[in-house]
Amino acid sequence: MKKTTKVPKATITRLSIYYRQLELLEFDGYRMVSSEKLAWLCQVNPAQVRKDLGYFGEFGVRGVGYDVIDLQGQIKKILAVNRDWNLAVTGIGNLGSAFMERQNLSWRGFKCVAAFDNDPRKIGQTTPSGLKIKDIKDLDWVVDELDIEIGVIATPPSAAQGVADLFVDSRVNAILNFSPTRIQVPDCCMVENIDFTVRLDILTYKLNHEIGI
Amino acid sequence: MKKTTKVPKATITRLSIYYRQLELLEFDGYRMVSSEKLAWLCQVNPAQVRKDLGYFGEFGVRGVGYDVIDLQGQIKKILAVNRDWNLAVTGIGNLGSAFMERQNLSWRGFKCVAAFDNDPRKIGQTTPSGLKIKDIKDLDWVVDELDIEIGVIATPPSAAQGVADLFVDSRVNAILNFSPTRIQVPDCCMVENIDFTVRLDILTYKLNHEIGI
DNA sequence: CATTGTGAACTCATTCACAGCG
DNA sequence: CGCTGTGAATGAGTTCACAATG
Repeated sequence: MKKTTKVPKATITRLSIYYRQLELLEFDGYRMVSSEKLAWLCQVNPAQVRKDLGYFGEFGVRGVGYDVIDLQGQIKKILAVNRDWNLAVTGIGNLGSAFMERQNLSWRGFKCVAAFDNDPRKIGQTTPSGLKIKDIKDLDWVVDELDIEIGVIATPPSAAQGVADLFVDSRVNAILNFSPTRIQVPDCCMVENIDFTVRLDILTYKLNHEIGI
Repeated sequence: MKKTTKVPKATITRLSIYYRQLELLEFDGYRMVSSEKLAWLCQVNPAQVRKDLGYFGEFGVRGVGYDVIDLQGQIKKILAVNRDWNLAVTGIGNLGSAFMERQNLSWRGFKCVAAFDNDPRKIGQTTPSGLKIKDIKDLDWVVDELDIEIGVIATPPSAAQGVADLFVDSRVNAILNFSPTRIQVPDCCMVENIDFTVRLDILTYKLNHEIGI
């Protein structure tokens, strides 16, 4: 592997997208793929694909292309998804439940191993996937016991910051935040926000300007 | 309003985030806010806030800052969210249902006015919000009848492209796509993808590189 | 006189163009 | 010969620094 120059954030996002397309290509029976084809599928420039991969090594064969299976493996290693990750979901409302039931996540290695809420009526109940909903107050020791490394916030906005603080105190250094509230965390903790309204706002802006930015 | 130079995509995203913080500031009783404070709340650089707003006009008062209420109004106009938008949701599984029940969306003006599925067992049923689930085959005329301008894809990945095609044929030019499959649409149609696994992959990458990119 | 608005400087990201190589 | 890998060129986006001003 080569010297790690600074990798653009967007490269990581694209690697994840490449990976998904490689899965589909494999499913369709392809053994090799060129940067041009992969780029077309992912709606980017072929040079972009090669440059993105180039940050991490030389995975292709000149004159031929990339091995579909091998490249999957390489990207899994880069993204560190060549193993399972344990997640805790907080806020077992519609969204939290929907998140836990996603087929996708589990076989990609993202295991929802704990569910939390603060509503006494929910605590103790069992989710469709067989998880007993726990009191948010127990987050600390459950995280420790079950080796949870990623926290998911699917609570109402008003509870989001509090839950984030709990995660931080429990040494969970990665948070997927579905609440529309930006949460404040120390530098050691990474946050990815998924805010539906932001994405809808982008669509309305574009619609109104009749332009695909 | 000033000459429209090219507006960065990221500016639009941030405007949406500024807007959200302005709502919170208003709720907390603030009347004015400086670019410095707003920037801190949104975790960006103060110059960034001023530059972003500068693309669209002069909304502040030198020496004082921005009027919290007025700036909300200005951003709503820019994002074209100073009116309601009708949405159609396809795929009434866990995620589709969760999406429709979000408080947030409705009072921000995003109205889910139609729900579609292809499962005969679901068609005809009523959602908690009182919508009768329609057959996906009726999408075309329902879109027309109800003035739907934004389509939401919450179907399984295998159905995503087909539904996207239906939306495009029905002249829906904006799609919010929750499926992990990249959909192909003509240029006239805007797509925003919300892919949970991509965001989780970013988190695992960062965790593994022990660095907040 | 504190804070905005903005050209200029800078940093980061993408694309080009071609050398390198199976 | 075809496609990858990559330095160099271009382009986009962010931050600086300060003039403008209510």
